[in-house]
Amino acid sequence: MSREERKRQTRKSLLDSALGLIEQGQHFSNISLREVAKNAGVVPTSFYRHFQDMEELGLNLIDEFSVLLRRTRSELLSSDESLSIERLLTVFVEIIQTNTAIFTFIPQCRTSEHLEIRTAIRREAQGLSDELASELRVRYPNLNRHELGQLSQVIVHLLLDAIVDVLDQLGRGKATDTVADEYVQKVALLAGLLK
Amino acid sequence: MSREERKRQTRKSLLDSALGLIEQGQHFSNISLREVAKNAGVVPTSFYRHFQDMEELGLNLIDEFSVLLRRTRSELLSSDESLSIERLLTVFVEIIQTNTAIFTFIPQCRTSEHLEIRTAIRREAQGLSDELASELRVRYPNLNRHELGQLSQVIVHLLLDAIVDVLDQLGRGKATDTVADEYVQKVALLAGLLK
DNA sequence: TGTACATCAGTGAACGCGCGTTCACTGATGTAC
DNA sequence: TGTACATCAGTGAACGCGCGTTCACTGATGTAC
Repeated sequence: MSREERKRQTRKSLLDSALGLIEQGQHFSNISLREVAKNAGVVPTSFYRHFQDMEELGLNLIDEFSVLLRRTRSELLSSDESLSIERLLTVFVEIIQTNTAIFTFIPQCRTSEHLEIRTAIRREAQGLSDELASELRVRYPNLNRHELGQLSQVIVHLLLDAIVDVLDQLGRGKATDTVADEYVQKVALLAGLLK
Repeated sequence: MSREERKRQTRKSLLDSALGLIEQGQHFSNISLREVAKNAGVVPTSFYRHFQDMEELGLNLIDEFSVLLRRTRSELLSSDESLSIERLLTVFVEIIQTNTAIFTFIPQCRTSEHLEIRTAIRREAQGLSDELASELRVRYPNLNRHELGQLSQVIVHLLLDAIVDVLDQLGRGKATDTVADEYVQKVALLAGLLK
């Protein structure tokens, strides 16, 4: 195996190790570099060959999240099935369930003590919001650009918020279907209130 | 001064010390007991006369928040001014601005690694939501109990979310008025979309 | 293809530091008589 | 009111531990000729 490839593997181990610790219930902000290295099966000093510190590792986790989002999005769009709200929310809950670690991490980022991490997650959310705004343009032709922006910001924030909720409910043993159904109801309620 | 009174003072110093550290940008989850004690002007071992550990101190901060909410609420209700959305949001932003530390802490609780803290903040939010639901009953008489519950949950989550946003914008130097105005616009937009 | 050298991911020892927690203590406040 | 004792908030020394970071190193992979 090439040196480069080995390095990529170790790097992946470190990222996965951090996610594993998060999944075990640790908050990202007090996961130590030493724990991550140990859990990844390398010596602490090896960590520095890949990341300057835990903040940089965190930024890379956000990148992984970004990739996951993009992949899911294109899978959804290329699928033959129609994109009903029900299907969208069911997929959303499923994705959260099969990626608990990263979805536990992301909401933590919003209150991270690292400015760069807060900024990165904010940028990610803004990007999503912008995409959403252009898709909402069709549905709400009477709203101007500014209003569309605000509306989609609210929706993205609700989604971010829903993550914490979904994880909590799944953690308490609720079935995926039940949780998804509950969200479908909420959206239907809001949609019913919207003109 | 009585022994009891002195004890209450030290206890207050410890709580304020933790809030001070949060205000300086530290995440609650890695503020150490020793730092809190030092910052409060007592020796680390004194901490144990008041709290079993940092988790218990955190739960007491949530209590303080709860009191603040109740006080604000009754002040608003006893005031002569009418309760327009504009006034409500302006007061909301002002309260956040004059209590930055506790309002930085509260959103952190939602992703705390301490189950009890997560539960406490969830209970707090649910309480707010219930109050809101009964007030919304008048405005939306056609919604049933369940739907009112879901609607108010969404609103409370949006408020929690707004805290992070408001603090961020105030932190970037925006004026209180500007931030409040922006929220007034958002609410007006949503209200306009609601039938 | 074979050899000599360069690169560099991962190692292991060592450091000083702040951590949570224990313990026996001190001395001011509180209580009983 | 005065005295003798109890209470207990705060002290200070001590502990073992995991932390981030440094440093010189090793040895497999990569490169030049």
